[in-house]
Amino acid sequence: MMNRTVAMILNRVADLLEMDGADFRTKAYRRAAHTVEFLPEDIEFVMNEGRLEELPGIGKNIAKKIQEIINTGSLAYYEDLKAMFPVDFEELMSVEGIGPRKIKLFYEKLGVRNLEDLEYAARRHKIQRLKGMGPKTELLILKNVRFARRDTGRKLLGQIMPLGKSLKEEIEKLDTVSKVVVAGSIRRRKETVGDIDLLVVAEDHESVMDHLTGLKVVEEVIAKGPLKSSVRIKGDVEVDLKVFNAESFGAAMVYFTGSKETNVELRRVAISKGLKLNEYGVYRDDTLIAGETEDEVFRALDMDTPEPELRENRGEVDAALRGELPDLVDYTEIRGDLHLHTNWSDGKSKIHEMAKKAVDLGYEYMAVTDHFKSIWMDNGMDERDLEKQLLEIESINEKFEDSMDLCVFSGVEVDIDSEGHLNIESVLLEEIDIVVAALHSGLKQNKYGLTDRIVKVMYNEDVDVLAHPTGRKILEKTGYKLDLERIFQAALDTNTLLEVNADPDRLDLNDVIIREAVDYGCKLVINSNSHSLRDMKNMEMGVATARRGWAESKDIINTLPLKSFKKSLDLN
DNA sequence: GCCGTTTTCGGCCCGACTGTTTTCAGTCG
Repeated sequence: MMNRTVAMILNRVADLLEMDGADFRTKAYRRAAHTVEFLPEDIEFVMNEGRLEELPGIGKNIAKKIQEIINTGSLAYYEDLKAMFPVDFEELMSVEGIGPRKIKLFYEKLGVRNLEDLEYAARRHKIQRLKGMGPKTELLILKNVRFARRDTGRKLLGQIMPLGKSLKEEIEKLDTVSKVVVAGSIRRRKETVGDIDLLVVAEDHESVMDHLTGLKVVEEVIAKGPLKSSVRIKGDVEVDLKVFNAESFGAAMVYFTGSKETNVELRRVAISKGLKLNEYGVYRDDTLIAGETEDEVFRALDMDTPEPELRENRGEVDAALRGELPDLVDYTEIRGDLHLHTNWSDGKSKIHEMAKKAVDLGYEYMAVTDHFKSIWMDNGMDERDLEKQLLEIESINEKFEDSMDLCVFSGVEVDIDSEGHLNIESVLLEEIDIVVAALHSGLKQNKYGLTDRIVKVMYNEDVDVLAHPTGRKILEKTGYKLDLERIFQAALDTNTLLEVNADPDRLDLNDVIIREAVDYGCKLVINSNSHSLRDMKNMEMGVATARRGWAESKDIINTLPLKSFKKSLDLN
């Protein structure tokens, strides 16, 4: 699929146009890039069917440019712009406080092309001599160039969410504060998070700001005003806090939950209805008509309230206007976990400990799926271990049959070998309830080879689950290239479940692919892939990801009660 | 450059904070 390349080039064009201050053309290219990036179908296919101009934000001009990119792999217009401003735009933009206009100024007046040039210019005090710049800007640049080098970019949701929670509790301690909410990408449960957004209702604004900037974890105060403050806390995480009155809080939640793209869309909707939307409320002729709750705000716009996880401007605004939002799978609907590692392989806990935790989490069933031995897994089980483990599971089921209300299924996680076979004797699998297959080695094959292996193993009738299907590690590796459509089709043909792995490092499948899979009609299973008791609560991250992929409970097999679950997998 | 249930032309999301100004531009979210 060329989608990513096309979106990337359109975005770069927007970057370069932005330096020229071409405001509206920039926005047009950004919008088109966003459309292509999250298009659920192949852009080349859309082009061949002559439907490019039907896509939102794509008109005659950009359609032509997309054709050129697909046909030639590049875009002359982009190359011309690059020649005009030969700067490392992305690198320079990563310096906080530096935007397109300053990049242009520094390039034209000082020949700055990258971070190194910028730092040199600042050190030699060349910046402060430019019109509109001063010594403070120069100091800011020197400081923030260092931060840009330290790569203080986005961090894992699983890492930041607890921080947000503890800050919320810290602010709540103040008497003057009546409400605190963590908004932003954390509330949308985006897999990576750039900062923490706190929204506060309080009578005395000043004391809230003083409290925040005085917290022990705060390393630097970036900005401090009566309504809004920003600080950097330990671990290079930026925290923004804004104070609102109660009658505006719902509008503030909408606004600061975002995403930015969704906000733009919502304001368009407001304008089309003769209204104005900002973070303080919905206005008709400067009169506040809604703002206290989110529902009230969306109602004033004559639309349903999209769940925060949907707010990425991927069609949810339209769906909400038509009253056709999906009925997302709920966090409380998960009844089992089918991917758990115990101390029989590389896990830390015993089976009965994990079983107890499963009961605590309200599950009706779980599957023990330790690794089977393989080249890369030293402490995987062998045949004899597997037999012994089966006996242990049996005795746990007997022992807890009445008291625990939990069914422990036997299982195993097996490697897919280089030929697309399972790395285990098939006779062993006959006694096992849940077989989880996964790629762990031989990953250097091309897209077709890897897809062949996976599809072949899906046709093995012992296999129930394809685990972490794309093998990605967030912020580390992108995962292997696969022909997803073939995998979806194989999943349909063979009733193989595609896993949504809830490990915060993986979240694999991701939200975008989940949506494609669900549209295709595939069934999913959300698994924690736990290696310890603590990991088991990661299930929440998997559910969040499924929700971001528009999945409903009917798409998720482990929302089924035990009886129907067993039936759907042909288990006794 | 795109778009239309007021429009095929004239709009295009909006406000807070900072630094450099003396009324505003740039950046951020």
